[in-house]
Formats: sequence, structure tokens, C-alpha cells
Amino acid sequence: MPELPEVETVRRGLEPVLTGATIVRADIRRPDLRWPFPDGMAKQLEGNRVEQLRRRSKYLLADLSSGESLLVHLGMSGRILIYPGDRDRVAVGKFAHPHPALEKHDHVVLDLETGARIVFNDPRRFGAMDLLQTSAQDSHRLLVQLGPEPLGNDFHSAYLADRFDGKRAPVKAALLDQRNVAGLGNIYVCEALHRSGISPKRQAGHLSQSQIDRLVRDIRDVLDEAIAAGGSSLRDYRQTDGDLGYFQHRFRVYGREGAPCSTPDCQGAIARIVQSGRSSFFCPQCQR
DNA sequence: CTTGGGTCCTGTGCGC
DNA sequence: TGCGCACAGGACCCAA
Repeated sequence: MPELPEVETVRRGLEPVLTGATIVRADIRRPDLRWPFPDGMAKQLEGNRVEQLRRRSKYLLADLSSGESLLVHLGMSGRILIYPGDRDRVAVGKFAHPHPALEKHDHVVLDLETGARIVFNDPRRFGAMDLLQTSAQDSHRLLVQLGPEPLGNDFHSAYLADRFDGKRAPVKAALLDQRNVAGLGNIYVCEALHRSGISPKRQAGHLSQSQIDRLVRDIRDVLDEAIAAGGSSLRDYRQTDGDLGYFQHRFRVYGREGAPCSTPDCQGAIARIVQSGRSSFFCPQCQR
């Protein structure tokens, strides 16, 4: 999926289009993604204004005028595209539809009063949508266990040291565990560990305090840089306008098996190993 | 409690 | 050009 930087990029793309706009029509084109959509979702959306578009970890939350929020998760392959529409063309009756034809895997379509159309497309359908009471957000089953935002004030080295204390799991697994810190995925964990010079195989509980300090800083840095670059574009991810993100050009280890390590004075080559079924990319020379 | 493995689904890229 | 296989950004669920 899109990890935190990609979801934040989507949020920033959607925000100006969605905030303050009223949903005039919701077209739910199949009964489910990863889970069934809530009963009557289309009706709960239609007629509502979107008050605010927020992000929590890798989830988007659109707060509605009804007091409910639409929760959206992009899974592995989910995309949201905006078609600005063209009211004038509709108004003069030249075109029955200002938007391009729907494509395969376009599962949810929201038409806004402004004429804009928001399309959720997800080939693998690991994504999710749900409705929740905005005031009870934190008790939602998908959000209740999430750890702190890595870019927020609650994520700091004392916190992480406490969470990692006594853990025998590899630090790679511990950082992917959303209960420890919420929003990292495979790419940015690999990248942060490389920047910190920490092997993904190291037991989380065996890191020194200075390594944890460094790791916290590097996690924040890599996420900030990725957001500034508009996220990373791999197979499926695009920004809301269909453009590519650019951060993938700055990967130091992810997807670079066999390439020379980019650390100054390091003669190592990037290796790939499998940890709990997922690829870890790292430099065995400078990550210890 | 922690940890690791299997699983959902479709698409793509590679080797043959 | 076609075919089969490995692999893909997530995270739930269950067994040990």
C-alpha cells in the first residue's frame, strides 16, 4: 500500500476538492472490498458535506456534516483519482457526462455538487471503507490499537525504547507492527534502518539508546522527505491527479538488491532477505 | 502475552 | 508470443 507518505499525498490532493463540498451521489459498484461495505453506505454519504479530510496512520477520514466519518484504507493497490469535471459543459448540454468512462476496478464513485468526481480504484481489493461516529473514532476496531503517529509529538526515543524493551522480534517486524508506531510499511522501514545503520535482523530489545535516538530521527526524516517528494510511485500508486510521486528515485536500499551501498566509504552491496514473508533490503556491511 | 506463518485478490514482469 | 511462477506498498487471524 501506499504507506504514510503516499496516504498523506493523497490527502493533500483530495483536501481542496473535498473540503466543503457536498456529495450528491455515491455509486457503490460492488458489495465489498476486504470487508463488506456498511449497510446503506451510499445513502449515508449522499447529501452530506465533507467538513474535513484527515489522516490517521494509513487511513483517510472524511468527516461528514452528519457527524459520521468515512474511513478509507487503500490496502496494497488502492488509488483515489479526482476528475475535476466541467460544469459548464454539462450546463450547456454538450455532454451528458463530463467524466471519462469508468474503468475496471473502479469500485466507489463519489460525485460532488461542484461537478468533481472522486473515484476509488483497487485491483487487489485489500482496501477498506467504513463509516464511524466521528466522536468515537478512537474506539473503531481498525484504529483502536494503533500506536502514535511517527511525525507527531508522542513518537520519541523514550517512547520507542519503552516499546522495544524486552522484545525479541527483529526490529524490522517491530517497526512494521502498527501498535508500536502507526504508518510505516515495508519500504520506509527498510529505508529508515539503512539510514540508521541498523540491521533489520537485530532484535528490537537489543538496540542501544543512541541507536533508538538515531532511528526515531531517521524515521521522521525519511517520511518528511517522501511527503515533500509526493510519495513513491511503484506499480500501483499515483497521486490523485494521476501523476507519479518521485521519492522512489531516492531509495537507498528498497528494490536495489545487488547495487552498491550509497553510504559514504561503504564498499557493501545491497542484499535482500525474507523476514516474515516480506523482502528486507539492507547493506550487510554498514547495517549491524 | 509474543511471535511467525497463512491468507485474502489481481496484475506484472521475468525466464524459458 | 505464450505460459507458469514469483512477487508486490497491508494487516487480520490463528496456532504454537
